[in-house]
Amino acid sequence: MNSINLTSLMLEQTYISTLLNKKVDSCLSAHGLSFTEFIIMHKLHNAPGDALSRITLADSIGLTGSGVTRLLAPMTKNNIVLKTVNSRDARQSLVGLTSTGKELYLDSLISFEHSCSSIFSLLEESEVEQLLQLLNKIKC
Amino acid sequence: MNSINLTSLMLEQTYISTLLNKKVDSCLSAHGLSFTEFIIMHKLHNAPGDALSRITLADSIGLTGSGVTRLLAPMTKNNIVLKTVNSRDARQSLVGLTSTGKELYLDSLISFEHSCSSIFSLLEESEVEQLLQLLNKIKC
DNA sequence: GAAATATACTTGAGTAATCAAGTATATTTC
DNA sequence: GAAATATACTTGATTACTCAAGTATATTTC
Repeated sequence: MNSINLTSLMLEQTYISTLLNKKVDSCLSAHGLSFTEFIIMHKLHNAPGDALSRITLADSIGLTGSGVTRLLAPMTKNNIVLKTVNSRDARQSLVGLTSTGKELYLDSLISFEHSCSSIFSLLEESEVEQLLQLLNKIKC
Repeated sequence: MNSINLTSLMLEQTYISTLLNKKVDSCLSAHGLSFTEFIIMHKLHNAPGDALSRITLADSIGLTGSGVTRLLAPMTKNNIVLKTVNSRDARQSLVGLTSTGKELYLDSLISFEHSCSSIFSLLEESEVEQLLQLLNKIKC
């Protein structure tokens, strides 16, 4: 397989990702949120049982446990997220959205979706599907 | 257009990118390089005239000028990169690879290409092309 | 040609993450 | 059931950036 193409693909992917991150970050800052905070809220909102352990959360967003701890600290203080103890395992603390958090998430989701629409506006519906499928073939 | 798909696409893209960055970073750390340093070397190696200004470099890799200044400081100290003054504009300082830098780049490129091969090993050549084209349709 | 503006870069302060080491609880093993 | 190991989380130190403000040089405008 052609190495030059693979190198280009990797560099292009990285470059695009850097720019997208900045774009989305600036869109969400209107709600006082970072992109990572938004992703956390998204995962919690869509979690079965409306709560996740820190480790599960960390893995599902590609962060370390310590990163999650630090992210959740201010979110807890701002009453966006709620920590509850797992009665079966005192080591685990489960995290869920508060009602304030849920509201904030739904608000910011609207901005986020607008931003996505603009970012992907040149892609047909079928191309979006295609892109998703190709991305899923990447071995991370 | 289906908002849920676009949201998924954005989140998936971000997630993959996070993991890829870590993977490539750990591959390059064997050469004492960060991914960003590697990208800088790559851009300098492929630059017409073998040199770029800091701003051009910054733009081409999606970083701020200040980020580039900080990255280049240790690379200059380690004799990987060389700063030369632009005789037409004393504000600009051009940067280029030293011969040590060139050697280091070519060495690390081999590891990088191996890593890319493994990461994209499930993709056919035609799919690599397709993915590149789709990525280029994203509005950053 | 002096004053205003623009460009290229650097620097101090802050942020978002990492890793390694630490604490607390659970589980396994003998 | 005590000792060893594993798991979930936190914390101090570090890294790789960002932004805003500063410096030095160039260009424009009158």
